[in-house]
Amino acid sequence: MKLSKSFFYTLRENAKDEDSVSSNLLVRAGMIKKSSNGMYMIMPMGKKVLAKIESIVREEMDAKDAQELLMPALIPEEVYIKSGRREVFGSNMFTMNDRYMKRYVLGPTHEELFAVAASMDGKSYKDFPYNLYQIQTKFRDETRPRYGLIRVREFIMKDAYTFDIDEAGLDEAYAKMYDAYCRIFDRMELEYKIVKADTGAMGGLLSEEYQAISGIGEDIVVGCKGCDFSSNLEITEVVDTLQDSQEEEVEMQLVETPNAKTIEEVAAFFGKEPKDFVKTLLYNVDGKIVAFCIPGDRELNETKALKLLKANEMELASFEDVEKVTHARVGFAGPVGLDCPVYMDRMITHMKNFIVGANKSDHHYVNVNLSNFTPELVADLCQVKEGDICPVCGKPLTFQHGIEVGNLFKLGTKYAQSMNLYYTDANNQLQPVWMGSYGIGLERCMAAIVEQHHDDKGIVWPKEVAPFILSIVPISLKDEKQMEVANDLYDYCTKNKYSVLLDDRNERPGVKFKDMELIGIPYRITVGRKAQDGILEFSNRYTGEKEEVSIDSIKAMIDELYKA
RNA sequence: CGGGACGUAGCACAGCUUGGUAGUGCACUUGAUUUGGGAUCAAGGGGUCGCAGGUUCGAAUCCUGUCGUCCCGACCA
Repeated sequence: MKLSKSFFYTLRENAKDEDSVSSNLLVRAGMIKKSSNGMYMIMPMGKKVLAKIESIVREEMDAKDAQELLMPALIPEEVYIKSGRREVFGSNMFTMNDRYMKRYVLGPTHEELFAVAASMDGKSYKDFPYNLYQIQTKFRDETRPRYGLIRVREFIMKDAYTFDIDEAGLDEAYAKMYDAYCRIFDRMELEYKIVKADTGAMGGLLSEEYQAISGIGEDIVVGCKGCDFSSNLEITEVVDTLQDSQEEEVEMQLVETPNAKTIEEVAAFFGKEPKDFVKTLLYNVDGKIVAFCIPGDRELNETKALKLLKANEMELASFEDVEKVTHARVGFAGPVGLDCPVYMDRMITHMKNFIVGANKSDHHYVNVNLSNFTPELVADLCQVKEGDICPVCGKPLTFQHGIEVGNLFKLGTKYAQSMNLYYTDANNQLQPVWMGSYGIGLERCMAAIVEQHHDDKGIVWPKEVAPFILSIVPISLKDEKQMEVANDLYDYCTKNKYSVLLDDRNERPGVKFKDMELIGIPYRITVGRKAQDGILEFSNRYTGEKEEVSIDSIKAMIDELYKA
């Protein structure tokens, strides 16, 4: 591509409304442009990168015998009602009416439609297995789009779905996708971890996520110092290491605690530590008010709570609801005499004589014991903390932030049953199909790569995703020799179908160098004043090294660049 | 959805307190001098100051409403 004939621009300053390294660099490099909150235009230079990412994905999917197809993004709402996911997605789904007031949604993910596509009469067990995928736009009405391409409301996803006759088949299909994903993210040169995760809105038997390690990642990847355990924070089990308290149980007492509402304030009042308390958190779970009791030095894990209650949504209860069940001002909730179900963390079973809110303004109970109240259920409800012990080997856990760039789901027969996807087995009996689903967010990969591959000069694209592998920069357009050499090299590359950028703009050298560095082209050949003596300069964006190379040997060198 | 801030040229901003008809830097156009690390000089072009209403002789400026954007929180596949 010749820059003088291209739509190309770069910006010298960061954008005011971008909040991450990757979005600022991508905007400044002229690769993306914000069109609205959580929506981006992918500009030509960015489209080049996206196309490279897409082709990596296609190659690895095709290598596993997956077949590409294309689904509509506009889907009748009834499809999601049928699977039961209309409610699950709730307001995260964009919806609209057509002119006849029929309801539609913009697809947030396509399990249902793929199941519909795959279901037809006359499917025999002999027709399985198969794997279908698409690269297509998804829509999710996120509450808070953030970090440029990392959390957006419209994005391109590669979503694949496997269809098998039994669990063993699904396991095999899943393993193939696992392998394909490793190859895909390796080729993008992402540093990532594979973690066990919540199956969330997908449902199903198992979920694993590919988390690109990055400080701005919105997920916490839990790892272990001693073994290869890895898990998303949201599902990581808290290993219960508390010893049974040896204290004598003392009778419960009501104590006035004026102006002490937070755990810290109450702890200071009693001269105790947060761990001597039991916190009672009131939540609105699918419209019902319930209480969760956890040790005072812990946080509630909402994913675990939702799973325990088999619920879709939960939020902290409103002030009015709190007052209704506690008959007190906010800040004095406790499990004793509370007008709603109480779910208790199992670590509390080891505690004795703890302190709780008294459900009376400005009062707490001290010396509370399990005999003083009756929880509905006792379970693991807490968030793990860094340094907690590993459920597998007992060594301390470590935390890293991760960007979820891909995920795998073993769905089982859930969608087959709701969407009527059956096959005929060898005994002429109808059986549900076992499905798996597998997603990769392509723009999110692009952003994650930039988060991991940049320096103070700009983006440093890994070779396989760079918009161009090589740039050719003639210093002076007026110098005939320089232009002749530059054009000759450019023609050589295009003839060989090498991805190459010729910066033939009439700009000063510094401008061209800065731009090539900002947009992250891995290699550069500078054609300068020594060209007439047969000498060019070759620079490497990865190492920052520059070397002088003779014109005679440059083509062999270029061939070498494109070989791997 | 709650709290906060901000909308002025393609980008980043000043001007607003104390109303008088819009400015700076980058980018852009033309010319000249430059040409190995974001050049210099000169001359230019581009804005119904987010939108609507109100106050006023007069509104970018004050008031009300509205839309949008960002931050923190909530939420999140």
